[in-house]
Amino acid sequence: MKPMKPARTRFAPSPTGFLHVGGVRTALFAWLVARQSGGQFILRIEDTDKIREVAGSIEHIQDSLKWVGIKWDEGPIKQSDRLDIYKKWAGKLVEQGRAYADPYSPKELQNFRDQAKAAKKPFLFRDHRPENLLKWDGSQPLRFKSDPKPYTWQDAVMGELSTGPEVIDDFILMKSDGYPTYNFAHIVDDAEMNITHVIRSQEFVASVPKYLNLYEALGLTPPVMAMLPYVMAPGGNKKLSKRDGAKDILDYAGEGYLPEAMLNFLATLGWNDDTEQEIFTTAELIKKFSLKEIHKGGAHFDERRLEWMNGFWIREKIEPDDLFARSKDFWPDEAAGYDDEYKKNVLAITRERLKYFAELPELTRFFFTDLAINPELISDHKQLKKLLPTELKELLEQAKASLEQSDFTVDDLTKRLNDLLERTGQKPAVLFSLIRIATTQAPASPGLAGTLAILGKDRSLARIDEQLAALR
RNA sequence: GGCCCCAUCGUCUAACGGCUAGGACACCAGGUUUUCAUCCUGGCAAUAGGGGUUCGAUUCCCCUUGGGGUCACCA
Repeated sequence: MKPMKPARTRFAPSPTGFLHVGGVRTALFAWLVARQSGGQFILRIEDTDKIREVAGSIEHIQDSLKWVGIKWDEGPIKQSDRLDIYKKWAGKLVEQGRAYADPYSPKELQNFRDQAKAAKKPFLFRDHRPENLLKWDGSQPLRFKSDPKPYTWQDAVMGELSTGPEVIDDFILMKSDGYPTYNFAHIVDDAEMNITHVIRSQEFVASVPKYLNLYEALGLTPPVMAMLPYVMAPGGNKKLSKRDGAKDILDYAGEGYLPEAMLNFLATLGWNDDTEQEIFTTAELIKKFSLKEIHKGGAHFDERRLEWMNGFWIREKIEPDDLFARSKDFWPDEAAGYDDEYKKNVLAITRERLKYFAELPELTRFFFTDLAINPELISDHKQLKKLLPTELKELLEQAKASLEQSDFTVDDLTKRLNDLLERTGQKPAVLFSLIRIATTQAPASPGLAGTLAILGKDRSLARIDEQLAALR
């Protein structure tokens, strides 16, 4: 293992709503870098746009991170609580002659933009004529006086990146409402918080030269930059977004996904460790993750793969008692009166067909409730519909007679069911289906012997009687 | 439009410049004493195109094409 300096990373969402899988993946990667180096992970809230802020999102974001198990060491730190800090830094730039009050009105600027667009040229603002460099009184937007030049820099994910001087312009540092822009605030904060790795989504690549220019003006050494490829919406080439129906990460919590599986899935969206391994525990991720191995291209979000992975975690990676503890909120209402032992048995026999806990009610309801006879299960059954009601009745009577003698252990039931097969000369597709339908009234259920054993003798025989009565 | 970035099965991905381009999801078929599922076996399916460099390119270089990002008093 190579020695690693403790990294300080941050996740800096704006409180404009919920977090979807793309946002959580960004947080995850930043968190992994901090954890694997023994450093700190900071949660910072970028709430400098009061208009777009959505009430309650800060709590919601924290709940989301907590659910997946991403714990922050510092924060949440709100930028809106730090306005005097940005003002102080802005003042320094003004003193140095590296910032000036915007000489134009919003309307005039919009005009410039429209002209640039009509001429199919990029809009750049960097007119340093003396009459433009106005004194700032704090009530106007404050612009950075840029020093356009070419840059070449190393990105931890993208590798070497470079641009010419033409991409740098005099961007706004402070808005007229007294709040800083993202472009300014994040640089001040990252410096003040001693952030070592800025890990964020790829849309910021184009702005990095401007940031580099500002770092220079501020006399700061830039942190390591790591630009993450997008998580793409399924079926398209656009990045996943709330507008395209990206779900709140907490919706997955509500559907009974496991946070470990979610993390495993997100980590392998755009990253792998150069092997064919695809199941990673969180501890393995902390150990093996590396920014260098992140792909440069976007990765599509495939919910079917998430489902498969969650099912895999449910049946292979979680201990039965732990799994049961996590299933608590998902049982059907009818299960309320049943004790934990009974439910544990039901879960044990059901887990292999469970992809997420929200499926629990439909998969297990017949273990808990009284059943209404559904004649279609027999009339629609490929094999059973060929038999006369009297034949079905005769078969069920035989089954009942044998089961009445059983102690209803799985072993004994299995043995009796096999004997019955021989004695009646029936195919399992007929005999077992009939008993299964009689005792569960469900189109699908777990293995017959195991199901009967959980149902118990009284209830199983009672259901067979009900089915017999219905076959008249 | 300028600038920047990206490109292996439908999807997630593997392949010191060197086997018939591998695995997984999904899908299809078969098997395991019923159903659904699990599990096992098999199948379908990719290096965007064109030039180089090389004994040999998925891999390195160039061009084309395609896709994406960005050009806000949003982050």
